[in-house]
Amino acid sequence: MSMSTLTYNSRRNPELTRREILNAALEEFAHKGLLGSRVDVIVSKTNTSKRMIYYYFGSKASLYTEVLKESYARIRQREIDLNLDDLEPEKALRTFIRETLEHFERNIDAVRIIAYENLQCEGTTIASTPEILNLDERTLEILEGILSRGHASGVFRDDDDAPTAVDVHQVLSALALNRVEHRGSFNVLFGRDMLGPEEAPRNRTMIEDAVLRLVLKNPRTWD
Amino acid sequence: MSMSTLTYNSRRNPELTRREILNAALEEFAHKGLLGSRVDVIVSKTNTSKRMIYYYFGSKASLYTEVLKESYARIRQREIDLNLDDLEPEKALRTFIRETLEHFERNIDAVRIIAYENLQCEGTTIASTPEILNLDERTLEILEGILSRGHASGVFRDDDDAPTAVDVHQVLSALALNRVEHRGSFNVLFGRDMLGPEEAPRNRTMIEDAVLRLVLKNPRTWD
Amino acid sequence: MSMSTLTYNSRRNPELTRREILNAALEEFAHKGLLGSRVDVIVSKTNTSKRMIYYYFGSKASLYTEVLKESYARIRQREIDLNLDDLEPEKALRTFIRETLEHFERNIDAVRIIAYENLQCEGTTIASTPEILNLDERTLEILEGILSRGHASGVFRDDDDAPTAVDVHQVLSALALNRVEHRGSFNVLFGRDMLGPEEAPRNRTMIEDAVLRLVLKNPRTWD
Amino acid sequence: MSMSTLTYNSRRNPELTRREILNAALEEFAHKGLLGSRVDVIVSKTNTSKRMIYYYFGSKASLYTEVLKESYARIRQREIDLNLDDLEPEKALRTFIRETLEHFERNIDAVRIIAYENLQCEGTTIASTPEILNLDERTLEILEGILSRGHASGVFRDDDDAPTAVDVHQVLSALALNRVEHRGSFNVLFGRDMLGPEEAPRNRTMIEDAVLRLVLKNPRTWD
DNA sequence: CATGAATGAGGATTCATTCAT
DNA sequence: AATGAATGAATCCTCATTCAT
Repeated sequence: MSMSTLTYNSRRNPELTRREILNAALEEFAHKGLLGSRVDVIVSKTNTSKRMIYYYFGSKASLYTEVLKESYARIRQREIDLNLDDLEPEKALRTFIRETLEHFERNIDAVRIIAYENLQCEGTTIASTPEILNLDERTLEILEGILSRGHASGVFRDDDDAPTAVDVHQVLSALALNRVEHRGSFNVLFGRDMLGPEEAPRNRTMIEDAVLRLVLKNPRTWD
Repeated sequence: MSMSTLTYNSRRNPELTRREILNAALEEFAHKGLLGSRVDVIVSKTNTSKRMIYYYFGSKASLYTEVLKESYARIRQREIDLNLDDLEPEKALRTFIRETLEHFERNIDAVRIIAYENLQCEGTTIASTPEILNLDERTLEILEGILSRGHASGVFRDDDDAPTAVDVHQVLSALALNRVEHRGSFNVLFGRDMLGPEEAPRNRTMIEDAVLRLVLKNPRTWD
Repeated sequence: MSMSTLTYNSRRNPELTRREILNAALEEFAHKGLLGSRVDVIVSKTNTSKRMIYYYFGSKASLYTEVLKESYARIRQREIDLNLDDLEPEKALRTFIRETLEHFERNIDAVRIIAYENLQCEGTTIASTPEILNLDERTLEILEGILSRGHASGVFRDDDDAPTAVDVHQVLSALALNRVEHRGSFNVLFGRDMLGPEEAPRNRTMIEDAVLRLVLKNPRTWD
Repeated sequence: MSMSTLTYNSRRNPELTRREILNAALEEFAHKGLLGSRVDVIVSKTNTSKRMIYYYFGSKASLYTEVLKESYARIRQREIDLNLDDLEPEKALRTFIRETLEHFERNIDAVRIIAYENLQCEGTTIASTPEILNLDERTLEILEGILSRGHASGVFRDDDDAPTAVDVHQVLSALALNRVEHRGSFNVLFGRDMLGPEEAPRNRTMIEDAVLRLVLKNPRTWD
């Protein structure tokens, strides 16, 4: 039959089938977590059959690991093209922060997966997945580069309590992740949708400010 | 027989039975979330029977709501006795921050429940539980009090971009929650256990610093 | 405490408590049958506690038997006051039929209980409840009386196939019970509510007619 | 191994598996009703597992609906091949009645299911199942055909109170259903097993007689 | 006479996964 | 490369009933 209406995926395109499953799985895992997700629900968001998940990924857990791997990679593989070295340190850090915030906003499901991984698996999947373990190194390198240039030029703090690259990463991550993770309750309790179009711009600036003032030797206050 | 070996809870102390279930449920929900938690696991942490959960709480979901209610109350009902009014604004804010961080460290399970509630239920349980809705008001009042005193004495920023009480709350919450929520992956990836005894003190100071510098008009840098 | 607000039935009136439970049980058993009924539902229709059901009746099954007993008695104890002997046979039979139909309409729950008893218990509860076993004798006596007077006066059939009292009872019972038992589907499928105020009068007449014509030697057709 | 001892249904014949479940379910639902039936009992009458019921039918309620659908269809799809048009009206009606009675005797479980549906669900399942709703039309058409031919030939009543097709259907249904529904108590109380081999023939004739005499203009009494 | 607390057996349903083709 | 059929072990929840006071 050449023009039959196909129920399932008889297109015999393995890469496409894999992709379709991964996308559906990302959505489901991002919203329910590993334990709360249902293989049947993932399948139903797909043009394939349940059997295909086991055919391509072996188990729900392996599919989860694959999704986590992709999500982590997506979250981290971004600053590469920023060319921050061309900018003066403060401007570079501002760009980095802003790019991070916007990147997280664009990849909410990836952020949620990572949050779930921490809560539900306490990071064990990350720990046992080599592909993930070195993804953050690049991020730290970038931050370290900016910070050392800032120290050299005298604009960034160099006192004993001055924040390290890991400190800045912790603070920025916390602020960027939190907007996604606690969006719901913050909206319900304070009427502030941190990612909504009206509030996001000011919110980004506020966070940019917070991180910068932590790092800057003499934070200016325009008034 | 007066000293028989009792299976289950024959103590006929409803309040104690309820309490025991709630504690076990907090632990389970905090680690697995509503969807990932198993009623049987909760029971096994208890000296009661599964039937008692339904006798006292009606359903897994209602038990969850009850636990969430208690957790939220515990998280918020803390600053009341701080008597911050007696301190100068900067000192008051420092105390508030430090107390928040330590309070969250002491109530990790409550923090996790709230994180789960956001991820898995997107805050809907909070939204539909009136007892929770006004718990944050007190927190905001305290912050507003400190900020306005700081404005009056001229130590806190009053420029156009100066952070509001909600801003400070967002930043502090993000930093305090994140240490609990992403403890696992941060430890795995950067070798920093943000809550561990060696690193926690410096970590608290760094966060205290970050929030203060956001608010202070002229953050000093001791060097 | 002399004027406390009482939740449960502290009125200490055993007969009233029993009555209340029996009424609630009749309603529940009549709609769900023995197997489908829930003790909790019965209690909730009551001002007593679940414990009282066991206090007064011992078990769900015993309560059911009690309700069945009362229902059967109510269904059968009606024609006693009809004084049909004063009427000519045809009139007497018409009166008896009409009274039966209306009595069943007034005691729908009792009819339903008996229908359930047949379907679910296949009459075994009836068989093992001596109080019920002789309730129908009086009914048959009445019918036999009417029939023999009709034979004597020559208006009722006396051919070989002429219906016996049990035959008439079977036909009348079938028609009277059916209106209650299959009211729902008949209404859905034919738009006829056999017990509704618009259709019931004509329906009763039709049934009266059917039974009479079975018995009468020369059924008149008015035209 | 080709002749292994198989637990459960490894025959991989979905239609057969479905059929087996439906038959077992008919038996259980017919005797206990929807509420009183147990999925485990249905399974135990089967060579499949409980899981298969949910695989094929989704829920106990859906299985019930399916069984009800089949039962209703079986009860109604019978008179089609009677070829009653070739018979004179009285003979046609007698044939129809007799066939109905015998058909119900052959399908006791289907009759019981319908009785239960009325008592327990008050016809709501029927009302919400389109496949059932028009099944009775054919029956009414047949009855209407017989009646109008009887009117034309002058043998059937045409007075103002003459029974309509729906009336005849109500009376016949009541009498045919009642023999199944109240078989138990009638046997216990009057020693008459309406469906038993000794009494059924005379009982059928009596009912045939009752319906005919309702319709006939001049019911003969042979004596 | 009355009752809140407690219980184990059973009830429907869902889950991730494997089988046979 | 792909699939419909089948499965056992959970999983949440309900039921009639008894205990201890």
